[in-house]
Amino acid sequence: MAQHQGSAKADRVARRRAEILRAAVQLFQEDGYHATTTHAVAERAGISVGLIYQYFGNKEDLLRAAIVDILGEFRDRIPAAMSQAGDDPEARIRRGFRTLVEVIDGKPEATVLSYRESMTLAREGRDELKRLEVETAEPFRQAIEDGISSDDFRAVDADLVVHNLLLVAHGWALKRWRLSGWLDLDAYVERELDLLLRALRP
Amino acid sequence: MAQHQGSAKADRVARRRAEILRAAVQLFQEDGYHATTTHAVAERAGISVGLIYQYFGNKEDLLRAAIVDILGEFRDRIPAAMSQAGDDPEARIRRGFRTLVEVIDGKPEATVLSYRESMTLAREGRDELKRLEVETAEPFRQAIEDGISSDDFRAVDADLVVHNLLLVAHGWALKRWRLSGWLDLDAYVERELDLLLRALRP
Amino acid sequence: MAQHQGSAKADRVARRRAEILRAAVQLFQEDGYHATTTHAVAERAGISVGLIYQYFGNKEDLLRAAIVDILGEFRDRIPAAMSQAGDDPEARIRRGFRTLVEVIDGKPEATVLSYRESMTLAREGRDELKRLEVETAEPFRQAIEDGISSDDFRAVDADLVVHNLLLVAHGWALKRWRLSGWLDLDAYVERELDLLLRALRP
Amino acid sequence: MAQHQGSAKADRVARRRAEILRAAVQLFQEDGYHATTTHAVAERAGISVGLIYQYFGNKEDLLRAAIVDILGEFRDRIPAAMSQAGDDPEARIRRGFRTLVEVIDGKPEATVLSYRESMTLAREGRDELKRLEVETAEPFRQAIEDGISSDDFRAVDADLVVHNLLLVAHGWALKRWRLSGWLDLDAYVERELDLLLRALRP
DNA sequence: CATGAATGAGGCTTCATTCAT
DNA sequence: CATGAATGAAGCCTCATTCAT
Repeated sequence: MAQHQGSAKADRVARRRAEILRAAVQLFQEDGYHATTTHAVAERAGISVGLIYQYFGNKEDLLRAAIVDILGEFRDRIPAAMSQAGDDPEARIRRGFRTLVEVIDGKPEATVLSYRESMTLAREGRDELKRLEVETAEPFRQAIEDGISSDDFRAVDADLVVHNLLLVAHGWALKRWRLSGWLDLDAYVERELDLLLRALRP
Repeated sequence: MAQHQGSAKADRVARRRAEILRAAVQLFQEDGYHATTTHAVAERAGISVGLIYQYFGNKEDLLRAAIVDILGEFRDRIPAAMSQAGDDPEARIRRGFRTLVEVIDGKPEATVLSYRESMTLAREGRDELKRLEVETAEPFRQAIEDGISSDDFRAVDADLVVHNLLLVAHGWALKRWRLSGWLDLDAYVERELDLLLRALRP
Repeated sequence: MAQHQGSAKADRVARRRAEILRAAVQLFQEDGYHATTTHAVAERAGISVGLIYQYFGNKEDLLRAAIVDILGEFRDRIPAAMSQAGDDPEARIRRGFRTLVEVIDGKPEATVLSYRESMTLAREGRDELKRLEVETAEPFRQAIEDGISSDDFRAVDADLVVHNLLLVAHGWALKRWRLSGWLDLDAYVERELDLLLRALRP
Repeated sequence: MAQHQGSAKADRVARRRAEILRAAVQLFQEDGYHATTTHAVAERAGISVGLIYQYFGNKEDLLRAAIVDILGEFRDRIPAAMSQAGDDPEARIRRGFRTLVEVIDGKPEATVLSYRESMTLAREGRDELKRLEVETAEPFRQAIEDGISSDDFRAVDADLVVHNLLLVAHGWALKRWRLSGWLDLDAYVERELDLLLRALRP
């Protein structure tokens, strides 16, 4: 029973945290981090200001949590998706890129946030972001290196291609207001992959 | 003589404005727009706070001016550089892209600023930015369309390629802290152009 | 049996109250009244915040109780000690002063508290303190008056001497950090009594 | 002229600081440090809140300044007064004690403050207070040592006598509400000196 | 009895902006 | 033109207190 209580409580705590975080991410995206007041977050989440501070240390903590949230999802989903795609480097890249854009499409606000406000964080927070970013990039780098080894790809600069690949994926969130006028997610993914892979093939 | 006075005065005014703007851009980049105080800008520029308000309406005006400044440079230099490159679509793109990255490299702070803080601006300011961005993109789009017409390029989505091209150019500023570890500007430009043009060729 | 239950219950209540009060006095002394949070008191006492409010009306009540606690001990122990010392005014003063310093030494925090924070209390609370202070002073005043009547002492201002006597006793708590470097309680009591009584003798 | 401007400006700055400090000391004394709001200080000083922070780092700084102010006056006036009193140890002590009580009488609030709130200060501030207190005590200690050497006084513990002397002087501020009912400053000083010196004489 | 999540008033502090000199 | 002292609105955060469980 103590166990039940414990997990019930842990659940409630997790749910509250998520509620607050959701409200914060929404407002950060709508108005920007600095223009968002803690009172606004509380109101959006349907709670009182004070409660925010029982789940997050301070406002910056909320920002860090918001950004870490999406980067964490990258780190968790990208490698999983890519390894499910088998051994073929091209297939792995296709699968990984699509997943990346899909995750970004699910939380475009948070993606933009991580571009816009990461400098707002103190060093400690920024270091955490860099680490997560590198972890996300790694499986892509690996697939490209594999493709080069197997002569599926030209001898390109793998790091640079990964840099482009991430840039283009983030571009879906950064410029969605313009792109979505004439492309949907599927078209964006396919056309970008077409361009990308053409540049890699021998 | 009135003219001389007038232009001397106009010069002084322009110089002062530029000094203030330079200080502001530096600090906006170092600490972010919101963390930068008007007092800090004044101090960096070696003037008093009050004087800022004789050259700029308010703090947001300073931000807009900072961003417009670099976007204006894009608009002025890109078309000029591209038209100097002759008629060949590939040569025009090469020349335009290189110029773009060079301008960005000259004021990386301002570029990052325009990504980070453009949402901070009120609608009026944001509209101005969009206009400038479109103007910058146009010559690239034209070169690609020309290349497609002349069968130098495949029938790609020109808007998408321009989107990528700008994204990658901005990437030089956004991720310079990482890229500069292994690439200099020349190498970045050449390798990116190599990837880009390969994807365009039939 | 109802009685047994009642007193057992009363005991438990009294013990809890004392536990909370002890935690509060410790923290009030360590950090000051205002810097001490009710949560900290609860934690130190090993209970929940809510429980504090079942034993004390509010935080100020806790402060009043803490101060009253020590002043009450003065009022209880000083007269008792002095009357045990017989009729000789000097002996009574010696005995009373020593007891006073001993009680203070036992709860120096609370003594300092009553100096530092008594003004924090509302009028009602402060009046209670004044009453207790006067009650503590009275037996000393009486002994001095008796000494003057019996020509053991000069015709000094009894109230002033009591004022000094209390001041010096409190000084043991107020400046203990300095005094304890070179004096122990016994030496302090003896030397102070020596000075005090010399000033009283004809 | 630059000099005139400079000193005029320095004067204005000093005057403002003093005005704010005066308002703060008044309110700290009336309501206690913690119950005094920065807005109340501003209102009492007839200025805006923001201005406080151009003259003092923060609220605690204001408290420290208030306490240092009076302790600084002790340090400046006591030695001066005592050295003017000539060589006789008793005369020096008389003169010093009287000056001490007079200074205290001039700013009783600040004296009480230094007792009540010194613990509120961070270590740095407290260390400064201790230093000032020791400097104030020193001339008294010297006079007593001299008196002992010249056989004017018994071989008492000089540090202890200084401790008492300061305690009794502070007592004028701490218990003024009671003492002033029957004694004026002159009477207090004379009677206390009578008691004190009697205890010292052989 | 006991808990501790939740509340929300209120405090300290910052900083863009103004204006008298 | 230029200064910088002064303003005051507004934000972040704390913490005493309550109440449903």
